[in-house]
Amino acid sequence: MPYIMDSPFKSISILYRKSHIWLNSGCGGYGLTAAQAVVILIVCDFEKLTQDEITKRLSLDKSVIAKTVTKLEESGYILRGTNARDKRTYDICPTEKAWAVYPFIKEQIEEGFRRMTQQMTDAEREEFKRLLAVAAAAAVAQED
Amino acid sequence: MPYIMDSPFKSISILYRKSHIWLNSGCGGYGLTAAQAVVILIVCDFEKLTQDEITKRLSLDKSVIAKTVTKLEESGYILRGTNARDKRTYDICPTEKAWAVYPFIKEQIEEGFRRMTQQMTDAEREEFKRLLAVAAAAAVAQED
DNA sequence: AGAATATAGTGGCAATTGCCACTATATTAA
DNA sequence: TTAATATAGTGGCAATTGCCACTATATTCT
Repeated sequence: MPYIMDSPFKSISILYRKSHIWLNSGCGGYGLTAAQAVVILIVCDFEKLTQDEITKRLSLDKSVIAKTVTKLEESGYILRGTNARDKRTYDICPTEKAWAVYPFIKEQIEEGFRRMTQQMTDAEREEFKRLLAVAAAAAVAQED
Repeated sequence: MPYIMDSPFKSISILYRKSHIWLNSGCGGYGLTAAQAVVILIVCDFEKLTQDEITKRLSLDKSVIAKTVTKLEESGYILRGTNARDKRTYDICPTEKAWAVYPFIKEQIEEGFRRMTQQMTDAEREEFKRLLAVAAAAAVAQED
């Protein structure tokens, strides 16, 4: 039976779910899920940010980030410090444990992109990356 | 704050979640969720198929399709007929109620794609669609 | 034919996500 | 300054999804 990718909507769904399955199994050895890995990634990228900044950068609901951050603090990957200037916020910082897995997570994500683009030329791969970024920016800019 | 789409993984996540949010709110008036709408779409596209065929075409776990199909039967969008040649399977067919929403669902999905590609030229939009299909096919072909 | 294996579908559980209502703190307006 | 409004974060609920174990039926092998 042919797997017809007749609609971009279906293609996007498949790419999302597959890349998460790969990241989940890749990070399983560290007791991390894909969602947790992504938060570790961004916290290490910026070294210090608030939950709200993570929310905006990943374009996820703030309650989702609150739950993930709580788990990551419990498992020792991040620290929540209180922000002196604004008592409503936390400063989220990576721990040594987070820095230790950071390169591995980056590599896992790269590997997933290589998998899905293995049929493409280098030029196509770059164009794909660019168009994904353009589309995602347009999606975020929508007022829903 | 800039919304940096620095990684294709993040872009794909955002596009998946946004397109589902749009489809959910678009189909809400019919009491349908995005996941249900997608199954109605494929059932109408093929007019008659088994759950397993839906599973393979959407590249979802078979238990997910079983749950969605059960709900759609309860709400009167599809019929499950027994297959004479294979007692393990059902023949899934759309009802009139499904045909009635079919054009609307297709339009909602088109609209979502227009939203995310509104900054693109027609040529870029076509190329984006093609590269998404290539990537999704490669993802499905992986043995995980 | 009978045994081993493969396939279609179900049900339970956990993780992710979105939405909503809520609290607490900041900021703005009067 | 005080009142109105905005923002950061939490907790509950429902829907989606993936994985696993399971049953029932088909198919293949000997």
